[in-house]
Amino acid sequence: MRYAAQKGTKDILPAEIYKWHKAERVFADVCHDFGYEEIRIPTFEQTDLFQRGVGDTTDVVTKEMYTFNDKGGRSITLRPEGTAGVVRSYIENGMASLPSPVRMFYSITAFRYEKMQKGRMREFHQFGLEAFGSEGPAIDAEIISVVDIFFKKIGLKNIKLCINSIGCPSCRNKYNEMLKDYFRPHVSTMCEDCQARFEKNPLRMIDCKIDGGKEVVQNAPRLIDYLCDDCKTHFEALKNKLDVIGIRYEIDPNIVRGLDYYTRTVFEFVSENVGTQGTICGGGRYDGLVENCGGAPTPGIGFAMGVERLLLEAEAQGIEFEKNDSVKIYFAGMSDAANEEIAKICYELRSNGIGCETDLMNRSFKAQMKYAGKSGIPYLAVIGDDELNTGKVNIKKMDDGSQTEVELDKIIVFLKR
RNA sequence: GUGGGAUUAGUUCAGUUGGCCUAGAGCGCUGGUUUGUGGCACCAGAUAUCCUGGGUUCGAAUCCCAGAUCCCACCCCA
Repeated sequence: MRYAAQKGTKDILPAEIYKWHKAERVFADVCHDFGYEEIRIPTFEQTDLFQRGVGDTTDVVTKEMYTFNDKGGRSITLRPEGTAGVVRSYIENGMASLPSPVRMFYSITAFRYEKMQKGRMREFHQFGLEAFGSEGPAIDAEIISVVDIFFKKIGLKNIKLCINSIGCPSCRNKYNEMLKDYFRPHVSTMCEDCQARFEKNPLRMIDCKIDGGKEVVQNAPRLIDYLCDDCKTHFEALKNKLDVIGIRYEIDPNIVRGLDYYTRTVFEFVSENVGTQGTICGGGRYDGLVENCGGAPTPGIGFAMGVERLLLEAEAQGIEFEKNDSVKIYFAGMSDAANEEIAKICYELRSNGIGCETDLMNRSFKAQMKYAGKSGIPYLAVIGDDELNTGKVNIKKMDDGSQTEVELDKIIVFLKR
């Protein structure tokens, strides 16, 4: 036990990979059904992209990034999330000239240097998507329904959708001033963090877990009540669209999201089961981000889903992911001559896309049978002198024990049906 | 950054007031139960720097000190 996986990293073992495959497949399918295409972006970018994109006052950027200098002296950062990289790619590849909206999804690993907890890793996986060029609110409702349908297809139930609007820069600035005026007389009685937030980002004070229960905080003016007319209309329209489709939601005025780029719509899909890390999926609109990263003013919206949290939740809900066993048949050999025949048959089967296995360790017949039984391979065929002489073999279906006589050169046909 | 818990075989764990520990068990693994039909059962077997380094002691998995690693919670987030 000399080496161990690094803190916050984890092996995804063969025994559980099928869940990941299933989730990835379903997510891609749902995205495709909405017209999203996959994009694959690099694992690292220049540090500046994240500072500018994610926001250099956020926790993520100030203390959680994996940043290092490469041999050319450039500051490089392992992506802490996916949006910034996709935005960079959108601009760099001139995607603004594609028909709007430009819709892309991804499945990535992301890196944040954090203390570990249940459902929180230093290297973790996200499914996400981004849509550019549409101010919505139809597209806001669309991406929310992507998540909704995805959960449905996976079989997840009781995931609460919380939505909020944090307005555009202009109404948020006005609101921040108002909030400061409101909190000013009370700051001294609040927690240290809130005293810092008061100057930097008063909006976050509302979200505070320490002071959150206090009357002062609960009675604080809520941004959602002070949206400008455009933002209000936008939010009302989103709610209406969700109502029409029949997606249930809760308005949570306290959602502010941790990344600076959000504007207007923000949302979270929350569970009670995933430790305290209840947020399985979070997202929102970022109308200023493309411009902020050097592109033309372009509205955008997206979300990211934590795959580890998704799977934890699925497990908590007792959801079974189907395995597709790729190996269909096991050949037990009784002699050297039989093993040669088996080698030929296996080569033929595999060439035709039919998975098969046979003994590789010179095991006794009994041991081969034991292996066949325990491995869960659905079919079994024993080949010895009899089979070589008659050219026929009994293929046994392992789960019910039934046997079918098949000619050696018809095994493919038999297994293909 | 702040707190709490843990660390003994591949894995889950047991290990009495420090001596019977030459460290055990379940599961898993390998083989066998007359080389022609599996999962079960039975038998046999392999596998452990008892996290590391110091210390106390006639004697340490067990007590003391330091460190490492992991987990959980706060904060924040996916």
